[in-house]
Amino acid sequence: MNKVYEFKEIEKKWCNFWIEKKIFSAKPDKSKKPFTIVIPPPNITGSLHMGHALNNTLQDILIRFKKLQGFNVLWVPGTDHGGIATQNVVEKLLKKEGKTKYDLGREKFLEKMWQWRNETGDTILNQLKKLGCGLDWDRTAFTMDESRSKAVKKTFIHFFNKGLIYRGKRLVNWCPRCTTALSDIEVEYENEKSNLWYIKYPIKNSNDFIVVATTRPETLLGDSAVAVNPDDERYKNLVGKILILPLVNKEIKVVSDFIIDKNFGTGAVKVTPAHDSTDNEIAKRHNLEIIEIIDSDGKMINVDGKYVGLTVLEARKKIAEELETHFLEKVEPYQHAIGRCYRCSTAIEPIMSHQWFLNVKEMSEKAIDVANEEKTKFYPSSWKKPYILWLENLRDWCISRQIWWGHRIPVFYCIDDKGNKNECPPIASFEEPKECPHCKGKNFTQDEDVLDTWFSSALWPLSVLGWGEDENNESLNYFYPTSTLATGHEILYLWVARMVQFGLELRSDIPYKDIFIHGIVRDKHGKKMSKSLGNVIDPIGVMENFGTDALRFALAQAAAPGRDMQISDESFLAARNFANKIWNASRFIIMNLDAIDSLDDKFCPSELADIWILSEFENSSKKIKSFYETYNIDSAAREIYDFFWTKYCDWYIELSKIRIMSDDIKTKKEVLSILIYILKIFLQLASPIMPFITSEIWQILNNPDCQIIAESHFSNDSLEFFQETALNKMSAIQEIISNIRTLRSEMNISPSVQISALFNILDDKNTSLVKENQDYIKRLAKINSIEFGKNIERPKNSALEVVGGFEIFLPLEGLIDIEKEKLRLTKELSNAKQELERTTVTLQNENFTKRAPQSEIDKIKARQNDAATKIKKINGSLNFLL
RNA sequence: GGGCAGUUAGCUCAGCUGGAAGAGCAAUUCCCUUACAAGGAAUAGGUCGCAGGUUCAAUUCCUGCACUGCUCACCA
Repeated sequence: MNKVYEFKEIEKKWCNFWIEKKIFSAKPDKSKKPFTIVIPPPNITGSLHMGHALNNTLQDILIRFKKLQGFNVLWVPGTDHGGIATQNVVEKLLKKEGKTKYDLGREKFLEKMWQWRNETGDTILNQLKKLGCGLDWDRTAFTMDESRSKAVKKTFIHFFNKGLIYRGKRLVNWCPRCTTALSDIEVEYENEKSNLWYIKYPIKNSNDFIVVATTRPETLLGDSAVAVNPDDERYKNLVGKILILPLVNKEIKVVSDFIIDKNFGTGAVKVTPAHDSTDNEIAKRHNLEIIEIIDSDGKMINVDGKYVGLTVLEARKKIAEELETHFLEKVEPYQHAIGRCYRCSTAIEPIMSHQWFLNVKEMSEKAIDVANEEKTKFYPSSWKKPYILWLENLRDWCISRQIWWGHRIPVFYCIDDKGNKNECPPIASFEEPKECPHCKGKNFTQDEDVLDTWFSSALWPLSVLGWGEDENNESLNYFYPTSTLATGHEILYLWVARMVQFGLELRSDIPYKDIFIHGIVRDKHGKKMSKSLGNVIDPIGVMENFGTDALRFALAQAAAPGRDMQISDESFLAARNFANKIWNASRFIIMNLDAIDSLDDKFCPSELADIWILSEFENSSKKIKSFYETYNIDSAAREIYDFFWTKYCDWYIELSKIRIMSDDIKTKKEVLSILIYILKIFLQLASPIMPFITSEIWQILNNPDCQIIAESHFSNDSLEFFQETALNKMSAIQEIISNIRTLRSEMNISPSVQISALFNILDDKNTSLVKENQDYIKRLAKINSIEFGKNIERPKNSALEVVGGFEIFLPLEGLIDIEKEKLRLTKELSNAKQELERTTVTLQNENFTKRAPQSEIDKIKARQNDAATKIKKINGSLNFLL
């Protein structure tokens, strides 16, 4: 074995092995419990970023852990076609050639899309392989492949026939750049600086006027009323009066509506029903005219000729100028939220448009119920409330998009010979109908729109298990509902909530039992990683520089449930060092193993150190397992690190060397058996997070030919070595050792110099323990001989420490600096005096002694005692030195 | 405006069923000791955001406040 863990070759080897041997392919097996995860399908446009690396590392950890527990695990891979986002990417490529999608036409453009997807769509899946993900690659799915397409059509038809899907002209969020409608959650609001224009609306037959405040003067052209709050005294007399719309000279009414806030602006609001959702609702309540003035390309229409064709911003400028002379009271700078397209950041225009909608009311209620009943549980639970609140306020989902890349809406219209639509009801169907049931017509045209990409995503847990083709297939019946969904919170509404709705509607069952929500990866300054900020850390680069296990460990360790994490090269470096530590500790054991012929499976812990490390390990492994179970992956990683480094390596391996170096083969074998026993289980426990290095060492330890840690199971045998007293005994020894080490260090005794020690027994509580285990002290504190005794006089030129019932003298003839020792002892004396003071005050407090539990009182008493002893001894010693 | 997090050592974060403040990185000192210098030993550094309350005891529980971040929302 190399002195340094060389990860590159080893990682490549295991990646290939897991895939070629199909270690993670899963078949239904009734004799085992399933554990299922479906991957949040990455978009085919993407390559692996830190967010993917985190998300998939966490899933892989769960999968590998459950596999060790004996579950029949399935993790389904796949990618998402990514609707608008992907189309935009290909459109940009076309633009470089100086072309638009219209130059190609729908069919040719789609060919281009498919070609692009076939060339680059698998990039990210290959990167997941490199990350070590235990996915069942034979089940790789794509949201637009045949099976998934069937599922989408089937679902649409189901909703359509149930009357839940309908088409209508409604006010929708429109992206003029993508030229498509968006759903409410696809709009991102950002605060921006703008103005608030105060415009005078003259009252008919009067010299008076009402002033309205608006951020959008250009929409004045589409106003059909001015609204005020019914309780607003200022305007009470004006409700019902007629106003003259400036510039347009049209008559509009003053209406009263509860939604108006008296305290904002002037308390009077212009109502533009065709281009504002609040105004649209007011219009419904007051039966107002809806006047469309903005077109689907974001330009003015349908109004006075001089504005037609202007963009919204041009019109705003022009109208503001025209208002200035007679109608503008004032303009104030104002900051407010502007909706932008989540795919291209263009300002959203609310416009009236024919779209398909899905009524989600009933599904939402069911989705709320399963969360309330904890059939689906959130980890951390704090996400439950936002989830429920969102569902409670949900409006119908606009599911149609005016783009080409996606699932075309499976609705067919009966047409006449000239291609005009007949009056017949549209038909939802898998294929083009043969005959119209209404008019017996034979010609049809399919709806032009495609479905929101999130519509197919909402079906993901069902569709990847073959629901589209067969609702009763074995995989679906066995693996559904899935066990856990692991995802970041940014798609809780876009995706997670909708899968619950669809699962309950289509299969009457939740899609997953647990929802594990992790945070977002940020840079070391807490900033979100983004290309524009240039602070992106490429996970592939990290894998190459530090190793994949290091990347995974760093991510795991940072992944506190529900919290964002800051990560940098330092995190990866620490993780790489840990991997190297595991490597070297194992190397040490394996080297010693090579020197003996065979090892017994069973062993009998004979020494304090053995029982101690086995007890510590039992504690740690219980903790680690329970952390994995409860999605506290960060805690699991920390416990793995702490146990291995500070307990196993720093103490136990060091102590084991006493016996490993011994000539007695039996002694040697015994301690090696324990080292190996712990190492093996430790490797299992660490393998979900660090699968590569643990696989490699496991194989070396067991059998170079065939032993696979990923296919091993946790042993059920409880060896029950645990002894509480061993923990206490060992910590007494450790305390003595570290005190001597400190003493040596402060006296500048070189670590390579062996010295002798005198242990003056002050209290017999630890005498036999320390005598029995004095070799530990000798070894770890570099002491060549210890003399025990009562009433040992302090030798000249020695350093002193009072600890654990002993007065320890280190004779340092020729090594000691008397002044330094005085200084040190004075400091210790002062500490001890403070301690005595504190404990004495506490014990004098009757409230404490009366009410505190006895164990607490005993502890304080013991501390008081120790302090008193220490003071006495140090005082004596100081006098001695003077 | 509503909701949710967070505020602990220079940095990144643990700890919180209430009983003497922890890790990693960075810093300082010493050491290439026969697994590991990607290492070992030791040191220094914190009135645990602020103010109250409950308690014998509060970083930990309660209340209020401040600041930071996220998120939702019809303030034109």
